Amino acid sequence: MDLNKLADALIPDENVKPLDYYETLFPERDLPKGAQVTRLAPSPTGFMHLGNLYVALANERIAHQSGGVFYLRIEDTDEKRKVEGAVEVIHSSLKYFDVIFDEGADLCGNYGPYYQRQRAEIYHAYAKELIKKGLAYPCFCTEEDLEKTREYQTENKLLPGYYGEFAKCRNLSEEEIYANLAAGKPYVIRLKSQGDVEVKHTFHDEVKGDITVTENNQDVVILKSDGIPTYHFAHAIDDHFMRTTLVIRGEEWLSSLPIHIELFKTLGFHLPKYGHNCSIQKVDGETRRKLSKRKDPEASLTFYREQGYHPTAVKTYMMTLLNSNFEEWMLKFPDKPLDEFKYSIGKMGKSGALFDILKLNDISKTIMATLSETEMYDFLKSWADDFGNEAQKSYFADKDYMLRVLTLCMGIGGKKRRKDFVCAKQAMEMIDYFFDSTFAPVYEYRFDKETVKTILQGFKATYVYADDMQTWFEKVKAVATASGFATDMKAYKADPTAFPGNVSDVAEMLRIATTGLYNTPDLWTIMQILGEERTFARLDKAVAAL
RNA sequence: GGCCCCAUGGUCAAGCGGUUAAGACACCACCCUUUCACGGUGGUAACAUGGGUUCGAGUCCCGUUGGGGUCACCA
Repeated sequence: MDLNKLADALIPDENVKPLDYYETLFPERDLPKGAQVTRLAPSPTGFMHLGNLYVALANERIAHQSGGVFYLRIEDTDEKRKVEGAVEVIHSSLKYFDVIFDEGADLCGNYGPYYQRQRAEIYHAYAKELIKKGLAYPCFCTEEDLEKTREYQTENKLLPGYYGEFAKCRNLSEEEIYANLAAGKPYVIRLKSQGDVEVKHTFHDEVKGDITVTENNQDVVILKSDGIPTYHFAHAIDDHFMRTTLVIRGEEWLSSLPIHIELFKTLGFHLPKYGHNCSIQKVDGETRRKLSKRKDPEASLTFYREQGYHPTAVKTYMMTLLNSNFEEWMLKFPDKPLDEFKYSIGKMGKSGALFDILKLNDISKTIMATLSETEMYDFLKSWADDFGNEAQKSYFADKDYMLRVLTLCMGIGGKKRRKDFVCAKQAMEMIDYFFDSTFAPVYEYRFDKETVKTILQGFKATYVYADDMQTWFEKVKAVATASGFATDMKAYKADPTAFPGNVSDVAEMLRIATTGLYNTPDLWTIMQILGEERTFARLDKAVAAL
């Protein structure tokens, strides 16, 4: 059989150049010794998974820490899953988390194009080469054909797939091939696998350590019937020509590693290093599973933006899962930027971590507590601009007022910063009582109405806006005493039954009356911020509601 | 089901042949405190299981069990 002729018949791409051309076009990168070239290679589905950020962070850190390159490649070989504007989503999502690419799709770079669909010519050149060498062949099997053999294999407990005796098109005669071609039958190009599943090798995975890989014996599809490569083929070609040195990817790829190893070998390419990291999991009923795009809102990166999680918080949490010694480092050097941490691929966990939003929240609170009031103002405002309702947007009309609110709620100026704010959404809800437009209290006192009324009215009669905190509190105590409440905590603790309550209960009533809440920062300051008029109005409103 | 990966408290995890088995989150108690928080102190809680190897095993080996991943013209 004339394989050169066959190759031309099968892949009539006029743009194909001799193989040397590509090797010179994409030369070895000139980088310092030890520098790693890594990448993120998402599909443009319009959905960015937490796992995308997770793996991006690992690749980014390793590349930049080693003086290498981190680039973005778009794996758009699946027409069905492609979504308009998806690349924009990829960029904006990662930009929010400050993950920076050195080159790649929609950026500069000498190793492009970075969209796989635009690289057809290269794939075709190499597919042709394999056909010419007799290492790839056309397959005319229909979906039904494949389904049938799969059924047979399953019934007979055989390894499923297209291989060996089941690879019907492997040994098609020249006449049969050209007859099929003439009949216009659609075809794919398959690799003629030289592997043997009985043969196993030890492979060094950068995160898992030494693992066992079985040789591939599947005649995998390398070019689909539309001439577009499958992931496997594109991966081998692209990571070779983009000169990737290290591939950190999810462990769901581990099982196709044998295919990739064979492909690199068959193409004559040097295999990059691989590290397969575990996916983030979640408890679902009795068992755990991968965070699911469909079932778990927190699987989506947009979730964190909508909730207004600070990007550093999410990144920090990802880092604690990514590198086991990161948290300790962070606790030791709370003021150092993330980038100063020495990321180590060897410290990546071998087993999948459960996503723990409580832990994220804790980290979030700590990060939020490092912001200044103006930084917080800007952060909340930008969240509100994108996701807030009209009322929340209006909070920013009076900047000075908002800054006073934030200063109080963040505990700035106090001995220790407060850690009430978890994310922008929650923070905005937490401060809504400062704004009459959203102030809709549900008064729930732990004392009977008469008692509350007496106390509120008693306080109102003595409250003077200009009082300092000490004077103010003396008045609270006086009101408490008038109703028989204890002001001496020691006396109260000694015999709680001797009093209807203590001064903290009185403070609670006043707090509920002015804010509608049990938990708020210092009440005196709240009243100072609200202003005299509004404070009285709130007390009146509370009394009227009794 | 075949193949591969994994296995220390509820969660993330340190440990890499000899430790009273760290630390963080969560939880509980107490302290601080006019309130709410923050903070501080202490506490509950773990080496899946059975065999080996060894003077000695969470650590090495094998089996079992459990969990996860994967078996496409999807990535």
